[in-house]
Amino acid sequence: MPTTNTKGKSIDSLIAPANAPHPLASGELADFKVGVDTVIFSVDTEQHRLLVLLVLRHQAPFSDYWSLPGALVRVGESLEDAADRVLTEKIRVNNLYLEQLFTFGGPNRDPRESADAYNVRYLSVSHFALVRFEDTALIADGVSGIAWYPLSRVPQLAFDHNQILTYGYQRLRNKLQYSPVAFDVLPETFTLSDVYQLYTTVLGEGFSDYSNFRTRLLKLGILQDTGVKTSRGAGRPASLYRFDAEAFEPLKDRPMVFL
Amino acid sequence: MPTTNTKGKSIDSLIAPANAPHPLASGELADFKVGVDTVIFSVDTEQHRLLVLLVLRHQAPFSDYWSLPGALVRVGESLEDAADRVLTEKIRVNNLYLEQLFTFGGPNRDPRESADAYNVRYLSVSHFALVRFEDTALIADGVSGIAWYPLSRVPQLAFDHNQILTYGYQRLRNKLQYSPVAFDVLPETFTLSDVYQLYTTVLGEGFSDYSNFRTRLLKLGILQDTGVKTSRGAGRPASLYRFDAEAFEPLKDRPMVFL
DNA sequence: GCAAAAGTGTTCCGACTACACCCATGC
DNA sequence: GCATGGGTGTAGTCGGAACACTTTTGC
Repeated sequence: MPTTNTKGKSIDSLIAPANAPHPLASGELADFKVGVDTVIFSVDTEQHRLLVLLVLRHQAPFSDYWSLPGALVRVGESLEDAADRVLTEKIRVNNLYLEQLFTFGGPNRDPRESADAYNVRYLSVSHFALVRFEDTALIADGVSGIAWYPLSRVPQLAFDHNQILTYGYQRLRNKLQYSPVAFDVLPETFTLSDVYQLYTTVLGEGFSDYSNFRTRLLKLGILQDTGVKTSRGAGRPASLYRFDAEAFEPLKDRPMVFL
Repeated sequence: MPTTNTKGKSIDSLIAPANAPHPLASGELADFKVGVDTVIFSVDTEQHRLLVLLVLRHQAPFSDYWSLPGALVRVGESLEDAADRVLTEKIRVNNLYLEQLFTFGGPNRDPRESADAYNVRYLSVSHFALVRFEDTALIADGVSGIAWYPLSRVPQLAFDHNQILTYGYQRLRNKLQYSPVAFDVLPETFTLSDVYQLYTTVLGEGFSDYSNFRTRLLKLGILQDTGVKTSRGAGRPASLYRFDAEAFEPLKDRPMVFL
């Protein structure tokens, strides 16, 4: 979906694309409203589930459908501001990772386009976010439904939001493997198996052996052992570690693999 | 630039962001025109140079500055159609790879926003493309300047186009290492050193030994030896290979490294 | 003691590096 | 012949996979 390979496409097909321009108004510029839809993930390591935040729509179109949290960009507001606003309107959260995903902008992706006379188009700059589950309070305004859905039980969503969600999930998996986003969403100090739990719930069991994961993670040298031990029920107490941002700095932009 | 890490950002700073909304009209939706700006790369393996396509602007703003080829999205036109249009308006090309890059949409990134009274914002959905150099004819309409610039000699560009270009270059390097885009831009049959030349001009000398590159590339099993030999001047004739799309199919989405 | 969880070590094997070397052509 | 570029082979080394084993706790 994000890529287009037009190898061998002839010039003719490029000049007269399959979905031809609107006959009446070809050449005229389209007017847009710009929406920011955000795929907000969190990981419930207790229950070993990956969750997505969904909101229930109350207006047409797609009334009574669940959808990704979103908002339309206001005057003077940057895309990033709008994405932040979506987050803070729905949840209270201190620790998060946020990134732009993809921009969906085909005509007729939003039924409102044909409904009103002004021929305004709706474009969605989708984002994806990872937030700390334990540290997140949903803002229940009583009226609008809002809920964490396990990824496996997400229903049919409004607009093209299922597509966006699928893409966001892919991106989450990639990010987790190639960059230390996990530590943006873990507590200040954490055990190595906390990290492992997070990875397995997102990437699935068997992406790596625990002890090998351990070894590789420590070899990166981006974790500091605080020396403090924590005991959670039975079993040997675990060391608490801290993410060392300075040690990570030189590794930035460099390809790294946790898997 | 594409990512935002807001770890530790307090709720307050999220509610009242640094660049506060427009005082007069907070809460009102912004109206957008949507542009598609494309970073078009090609590789001149003869001269061992990576080239970017630039066009000279003739209207304000940024008159007489070079800029990335772009266009504003028309009524009924999808983002992808618009990107195709940008390509076909500037060059004639049969073989290319095209992908969406990033959407830049902060207020005041385009001087026109303040110039007109309607408070229309300009948003840029940037794309990047890789095209076959030998197979590409620039469309010189006599009036507008259009030229291939070696990446190292790109001047100060209009708008935030230098930023977009930088990001596009990064993406090109990544794509080359993790996916077979190179074959979208190579002739139907090619020698292994054709591939190597392409890689070294983009990634730089010394990203890999030639013979190791060879071995790894062949081990992937996605190239068919046609058996045909080609002789280019002195030296032993080289085998011509063909990209095997079917053999690649199962490797799709799987992480692969050419480097 | 035993189960549970954390942490260490070891063996095997494939992959990548850095070369040296052979092959086929033009001149 | 010899220069030029194409193509093959190999020895050393690094790192990951799999799994056995040890340590420290709760009960």
